[in-house]
Amino acid sequence: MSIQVPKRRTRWQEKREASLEALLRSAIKCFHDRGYAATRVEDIVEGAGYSSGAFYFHFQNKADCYWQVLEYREQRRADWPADILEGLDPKTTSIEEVLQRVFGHFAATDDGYGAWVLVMVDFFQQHRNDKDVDSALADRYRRWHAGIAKFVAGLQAGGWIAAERDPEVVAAQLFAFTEGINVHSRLYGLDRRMLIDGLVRLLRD
Amino acid sequence: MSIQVPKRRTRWQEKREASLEALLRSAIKCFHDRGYAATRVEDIVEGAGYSSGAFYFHFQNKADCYWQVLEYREQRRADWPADILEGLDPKTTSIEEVLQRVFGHFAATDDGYGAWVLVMVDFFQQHRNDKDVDSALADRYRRWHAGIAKFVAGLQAGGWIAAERDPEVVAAQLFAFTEGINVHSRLYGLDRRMLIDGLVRLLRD
Amino acid sequence: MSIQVPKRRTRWQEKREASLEALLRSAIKCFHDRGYAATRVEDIVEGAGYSSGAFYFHFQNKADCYWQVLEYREQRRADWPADILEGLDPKTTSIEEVLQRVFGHFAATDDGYGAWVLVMVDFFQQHRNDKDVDSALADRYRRWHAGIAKFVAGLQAGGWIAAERDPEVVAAQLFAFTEGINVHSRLYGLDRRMLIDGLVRLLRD
Amino acid sequence: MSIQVPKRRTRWQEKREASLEALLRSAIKCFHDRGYAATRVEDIVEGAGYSSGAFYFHFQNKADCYWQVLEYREQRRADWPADILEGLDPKTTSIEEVLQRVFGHFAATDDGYGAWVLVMVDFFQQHRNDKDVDSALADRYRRWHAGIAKFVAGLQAGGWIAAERDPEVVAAQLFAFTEGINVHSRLYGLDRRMLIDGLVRLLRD
DNA sequence: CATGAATGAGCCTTCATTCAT
DNA sequence: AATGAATGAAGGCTCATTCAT
Repeated sequence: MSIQVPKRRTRWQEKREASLEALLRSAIKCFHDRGYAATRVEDIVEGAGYSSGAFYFHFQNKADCYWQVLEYREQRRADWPADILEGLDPKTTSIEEVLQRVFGHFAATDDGYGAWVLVMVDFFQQHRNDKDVDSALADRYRRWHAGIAKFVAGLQAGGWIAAERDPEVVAAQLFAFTEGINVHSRLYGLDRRMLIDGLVRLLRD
Repeated sequence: MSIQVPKRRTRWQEKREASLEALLRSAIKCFHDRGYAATRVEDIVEGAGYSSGAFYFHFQNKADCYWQVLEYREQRRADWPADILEGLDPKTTSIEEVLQRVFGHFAATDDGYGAWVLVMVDFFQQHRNDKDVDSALADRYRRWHAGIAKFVAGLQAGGWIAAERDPEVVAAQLFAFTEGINVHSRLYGLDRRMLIDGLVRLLRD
Repeated sequence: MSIQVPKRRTRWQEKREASLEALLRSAIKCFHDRGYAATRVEDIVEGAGYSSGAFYFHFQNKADCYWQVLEYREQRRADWPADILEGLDPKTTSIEEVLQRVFGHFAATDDGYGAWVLVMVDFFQQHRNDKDVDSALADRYRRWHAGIAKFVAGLQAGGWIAAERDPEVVAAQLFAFTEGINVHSRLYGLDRRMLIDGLVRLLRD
Repeated sequence: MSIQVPKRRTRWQEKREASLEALLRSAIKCFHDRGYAATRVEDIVEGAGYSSGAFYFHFQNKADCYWQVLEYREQRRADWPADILEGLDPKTTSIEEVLQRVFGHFAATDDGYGAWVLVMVDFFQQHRNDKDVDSALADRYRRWHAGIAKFVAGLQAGGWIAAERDPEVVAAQLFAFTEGINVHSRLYGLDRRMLIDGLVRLLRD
């Protein structure tokens, strides 16, 4: 009997987590394909094979779903700055190749749902005036930015680039440039091939 | 009577143009302050002191209003690449100063409504699937990009930067970086002071 | 021309007031027939021959509609304490007859929608916790109570009853007793004929 | 084995009765605090420490729960008209004191959840049109009314009041007045101190 | 006897758009 | 050229109820 309880708990938990993940995956797809505002709760649950009630069992509301989506996406990235630079050497791997690996890693963990920045903008536009949203977004940015800064520091430590510049500033510039390219490639069909070239220029001393 | 008609026409035209401009200005302000989706037609007409009927006299619908807003904004910029570089010399004016002038010009013609890219994204997200929108947006981009490329070519001709790189590619990078900084400064409160520095790096040979 | 403007204004005003009154009347009927909570906005507009948008043109929300209904009902009662006692004399008109007149007046101004207290309770239950509602309801009560107190004072001045008791206390008792009878007659089918008798007892010295 | 079954039955019964009572108590508290309509099944089970499945084990639906609540409340009152008047004498105990005892008894058996009439109204409003509800409510009223009538008859027999009036009519008036005061005290914050005074007036010959 | 994930109908509200004037 | 009342489709969210375990 004392074993039954945890078993049952686990079953419920498994079911719950499975449906939550299905909803999160569907939400990511919908948000990516149509944007935040244009995605209806109905779209998300249909994509996951559930009914709208299930959505509100797992999420407080649409915005809460969005925050959980952000969390879920980040968990999948793990500690990418360390993972990517591990075992690499400037003598055998050019900085361009390193950057390619980074975007390859992101593409893999994102299931091909790139240019998430559009969804971020969409979400932001829907929640202007909301102080909590502002600070929560700033928090998210800090984490992302910290990852990039760690990567830049890694490049400096590894000898790819000079160690003079502040990694934090460089990281902010890399991040902004990448997102700018993403936005323009999605909105206007800009060719993304100039991305790596620009990043290298921003990294040079 | 035959004289009266043109007079009247003219008066009507004046009135018409005045109300159109009032609506456009109000629309720009609203779109900037709340985003495209969150701006109600009601907001725009209230801000201009008209009623919703006036809106649909001047615009077919909300999207049409947006396109006219884009047109109106560009007219005010005139031929900025020529205007700005005119009479300047690399010996007396650094490239940083030139770039400052550019953004100063934009700030003036935009009435302080910067970071328009957010509105562009918002509008884009609302009109996914619409083929016409996609090509129309690409057209807009081409014009903006052409202006920047002309500016880059001017910098090369003036001797600020080497003439080796393709102005079109450089322009695309400058544009993307600027918009990336804009997005991050609005969404996450990023300090915009690293903008000029990054642009200079992207311009260097 | 200067005459045209007011004319037009008046036309709009008339239309607006007509539709507002139609909605209010329909709302009163619906609230009375089904209670506040069970009345859907849809029911109200259907009863008035409009669409749901019209409802939200005239009212901020369902609760606002309710407050306007209360206001509308009161306006129709006018200054009943004065109107009813005017020209009456205890020698020719018994106190029972006076009370009958009062309820006759209410029945007429209410279009037969008596026992409104049920709707008040229903509305109250839906808005527990809302401080504004509490004080607004207390305000309403004060007005109703003041009318009854004025009536009681009139009965004292006219000589129907002794002038010793505080009209305010008597009024509160009359009011409560009447509403109690109303509740019981609606909920449990209580015979209302014991109403007048009880009121007379509460009025006696 | 044949002995085990009854044992088990009894344990189950005990458990069953315990959870039923917990749910009923929680329901009473919720209904009192928020009204019938605004109380969610979820609220009731949470207050009792169970989950929604338990609710539907004990009750067919929310309305059934309400009827069981009414039953439960009445069982606790027992034969109050007899209990209260037992051993009292008009010479030593004024009628006001007797009434105070009555309300004291009710307050004790109701755990302080007075003004139940609001919940009754709320429930009634949700079940208009339902013939069964109407007759069931009338049945309830008859029982309550019978108790009060018995009390009035007791007052007459004990010599507190004259025996001329029909106890049933007096009871209906007392009941209605009390509930009217309850409604007004809850909805509008009416001072309840005029309750006893009014009841005495309604009891006088 | 009880759990709790999931259902799905229903309701309030918003807002781009229309049209008689 | 402009008014403003009215439309109606659509979407977010709630909650009584079910059912496999």
